[in-house]
Amino acid sequence: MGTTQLESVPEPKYWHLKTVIGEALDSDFAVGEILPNERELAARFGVARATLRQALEQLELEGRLQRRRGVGTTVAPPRVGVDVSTTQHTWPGVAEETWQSMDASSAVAPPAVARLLDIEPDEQVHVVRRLRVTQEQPVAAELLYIPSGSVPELNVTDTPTGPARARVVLRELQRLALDGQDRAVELGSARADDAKELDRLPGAPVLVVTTRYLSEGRTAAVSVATYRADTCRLTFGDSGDLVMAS
Amino acid sequence: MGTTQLESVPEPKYWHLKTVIGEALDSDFAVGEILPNERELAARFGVARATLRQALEQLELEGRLQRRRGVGTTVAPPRVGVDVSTTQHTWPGVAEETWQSMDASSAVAPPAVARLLDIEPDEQVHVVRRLRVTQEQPVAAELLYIPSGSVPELNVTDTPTGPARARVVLRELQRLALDGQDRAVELGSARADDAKELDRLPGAPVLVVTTRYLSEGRTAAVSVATYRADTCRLTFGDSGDLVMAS
DNA sequence: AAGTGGTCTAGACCACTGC
DNA sequence: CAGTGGTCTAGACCACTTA
Repeated sequence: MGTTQLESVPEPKYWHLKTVIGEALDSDFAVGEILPNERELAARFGVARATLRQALEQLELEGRLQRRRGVGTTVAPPRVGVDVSTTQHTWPGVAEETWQSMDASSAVAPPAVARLLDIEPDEQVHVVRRLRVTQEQPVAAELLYIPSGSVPELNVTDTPTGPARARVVLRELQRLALDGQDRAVELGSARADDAKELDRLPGAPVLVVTTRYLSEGRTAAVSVATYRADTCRLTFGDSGDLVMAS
Repeated sequence: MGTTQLESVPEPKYWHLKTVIGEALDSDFAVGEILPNERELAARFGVARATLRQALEQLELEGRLQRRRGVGTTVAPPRVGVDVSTTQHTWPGVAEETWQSMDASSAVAPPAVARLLDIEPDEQVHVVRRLRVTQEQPVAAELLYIPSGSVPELNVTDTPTGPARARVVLRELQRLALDGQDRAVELGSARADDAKELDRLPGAPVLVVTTRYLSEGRTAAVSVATYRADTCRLTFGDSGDLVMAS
């Protein structure tokens, strides 16, 4: 006949497609394998390419696929569990190999960050840029905002640039007593610069982790870390081996 | 002239649009205000509706807009901070008004959940369905999986249905000693049933929080809670007043 | 240079909401 | 019923990677 059973419930085509392809991924494909290109897949399923792309987009959002321009669409490995637990009560940069210091500079903090730090919107702060690398892959880009009030003795005029300067700022911060920290997670889209470092296109979905470092009753520093939402699962506590699938 | 300065860097139109509209939201619109409809906006900016929609999609993803079919596009209020901290070491359902029990049933757990519970893939478990309501709005739908081994004395044959039955199961669970819990957050898309309860369309982006409840060295229960990613900011610790914007 | 995914268009129809 | 956002099409061109 030709038409199947989906007249009664007009489930969107892309939703149905997503299910079909998802099942095919489980049974017929291995991690890292390359799928047929979009034009061929669309033809094979008898839909427009835009519709096929809507299905692929969802699968990529769920971490099942990975698409790279000029290369192709591949089956993604399971998401990596990234520990962001707050139990380790230390300042950033203390004996950590997970984060890689990039550089440090001075700039005015974004309004939302200035509010968290309880400083004037136009006040200059130190900004340390770091990159989190797990299993050779960049998973997060961080901006750490430190008001000069938190590191009064820091003199940046005679310090070098690049990673060395970042380490100087972090070392100065570590002289403070850390009373506690706060964390919040929300969905965002990657800014152009973050996207570049994470090897994604601008606007890619990211998990934004905002951390407030508290010292002597004040917010001594604020970190805004953007994690690749497609490849990361953020874990809290000792659940590093937690594995989920939708 | 006529053409502007964007020849060198061919920034996508929808990206530029998103910025322009985002700025307009800050300056010219109040929370809850209705935007012009998509066809008019597209005409006003001189782009196809699909392109305009790509920009709106991103803004919705970032929690700046809310779109409802048949109604229109409105300016969204700031995201609500939802506490998901693990510090409150209690079983679910203990003196909580934030969660609303819906019902309970028996079913086989999804493979990933069965793995977490360390049970056979085809083993029946109790499934409690709950809804988290904040400020009169549903923000999360939860499925709580409890293997019969965790509640050996529970006899469900003589219990009622609906919310009453859910409470019976929860009460039985609370008799166990809770040793600790684990949490993980990742991006997902809403299943059809969750979407319905969260007043969203299927496939809407959600933050999936997976919690493992530990008792006597075993995983006594697993909760999979899907939070609306557009309206929620998950907070850990005492950071309920944390406010961020991109 | 060939092949991939990313962007964009101009149109059509559908599903839902509210009057 | 009119008006909204949601889905879908068929096509074009662009940006990027690889060989």
